[in-house]
Amino acid sequence: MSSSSVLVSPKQNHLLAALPADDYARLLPALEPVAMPLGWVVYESGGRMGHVYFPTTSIISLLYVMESGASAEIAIVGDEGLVGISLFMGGETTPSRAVVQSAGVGYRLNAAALKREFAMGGEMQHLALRYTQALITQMAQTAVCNRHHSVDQQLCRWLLLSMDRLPDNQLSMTQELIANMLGVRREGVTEAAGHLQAAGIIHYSRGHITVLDRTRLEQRVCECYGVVKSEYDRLLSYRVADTASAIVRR
Amino acid sequence: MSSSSVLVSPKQNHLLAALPADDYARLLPALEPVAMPLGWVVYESGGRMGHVYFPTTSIISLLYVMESGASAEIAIVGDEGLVGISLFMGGETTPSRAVVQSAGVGYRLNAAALKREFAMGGEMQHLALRYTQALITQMAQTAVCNRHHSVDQQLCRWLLLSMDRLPDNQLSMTQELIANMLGVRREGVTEAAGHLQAAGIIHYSRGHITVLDRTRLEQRVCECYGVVKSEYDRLLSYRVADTASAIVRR
DNA sequence: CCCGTTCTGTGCGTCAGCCCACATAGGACC
DNA sequence: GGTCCTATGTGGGCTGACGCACAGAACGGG
Repeated sequence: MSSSSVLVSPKQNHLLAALPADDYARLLPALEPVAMPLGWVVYESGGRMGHVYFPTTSIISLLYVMESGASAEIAIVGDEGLVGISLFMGGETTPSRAVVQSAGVGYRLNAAALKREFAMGGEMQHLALRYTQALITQMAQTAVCNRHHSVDQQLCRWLLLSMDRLPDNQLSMTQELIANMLGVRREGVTEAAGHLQAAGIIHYSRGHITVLDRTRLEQRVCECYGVVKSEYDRLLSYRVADTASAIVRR
Repeated sequence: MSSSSVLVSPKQNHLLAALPADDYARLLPALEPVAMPLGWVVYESGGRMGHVYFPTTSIISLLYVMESGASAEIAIVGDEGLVGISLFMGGETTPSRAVVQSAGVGYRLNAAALKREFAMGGEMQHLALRYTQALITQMAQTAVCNRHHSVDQQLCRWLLLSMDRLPDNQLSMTQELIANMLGVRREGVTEAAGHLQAAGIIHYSRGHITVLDRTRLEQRVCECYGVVKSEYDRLLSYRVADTASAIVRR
């Protein structure tokens, strides 16, 4: 079930794939493949990070854990992005935690190499900053969704965001864990997932969820998903990767 | 009551004040003072911005307005920061709206001048990125707070975040507007504010709120405020401004 | 000084989501 | 094939926040 033994190219990460040839060649020696097992804590709240991570087949959740132990997901990162923005943003750490939500592999780059590349002001810097802006949109929309939408709607959003970052339509995750991510009760997820299963939109059993009808899932989701999706598409729709600067469309 | 006629130096904005002397001198000719009247929409969702704004005596709310018309505040910006990060992050626009929450003045810098300065990779870039990381923390914590905390607690957080960005302990804002910011009912704010007033912590009447006992306000607030506050302090505690690079303390 | 407008207070009924307690059921491991 | 463990299902009582409807109360302009 775990795909951590499958060999994938760093180019399976969209940010790395979008780098011009020479930038990519310069970084390649420093890129190390890493297995990312389910539940692995990539970085802890307040902890120093030695690397940034570029997921390829894994998904990472950024979440905040409260003093009470309750938690809430802030954002999801997959092969479209990178984990560890605070390294190039300058803060070195953040008050959140990054956890592997779906096992897989990724590549990592040590902090020094990343900062060197970033400081050159080239395409890596552009890509990283545009990605960060997309991430900001996701966080902002998470705040909105948390305020105004039902557990049912939030589950739809969460499933779609996760599916967008997975190769197939299947996900290994218990309702308990989903509840932790959404910051709701496990029973709430049981109920919401029950609705979707009754409607034939998903199937799940003991920690395995399969999306059967994505179209109808999209019909049930709140606007938050669409806002985030289109912002990712807009900000990260790379044109041919070997042009010097990205141009905004729209 | 409006302070828009009061002359203030650009250095009243902490980011501008933290610039090294020559960087500041280079930007100064391009900095235009702007009056920021209550309710003015600095930028609209999806709209192009011609400038970044550095508030000095004003406060700006970043908020998202839903299709239904309901809204939720994403973050607050005051003299510690800047409005318009998407200009240097590369996205040019964002799906949120920026509205003046407390009238005052600020300075603006046209997009071209900002991008030029940012591309030089100097202190302006460092400051802008560290500020952006602080803003990210605020957004993330807003998401958490929206999920887990009561209207009472959120009002305390909002008051403290606003007070941190104001010269005195007074704020002109109706409960209706606060409700829009927090994304709750107006009656909910009436009730929460009533609790604080009954406890002698604040006084308000017809759109004017005065904080009487900040200490006790801090006792009632949830952890979210502290997390954001200390992250701002950590990321934006400038050492003497004319050193080439900022060093992280802590 | 009066009248309209804006802001604030209050009292319902309703409901989603919480907390708690337990019932079932599918796998895994002997 | 039995036993344990983890995952999921269900019910009941409670509470915070919502929606609506309206009452007072401060201000502001004619």
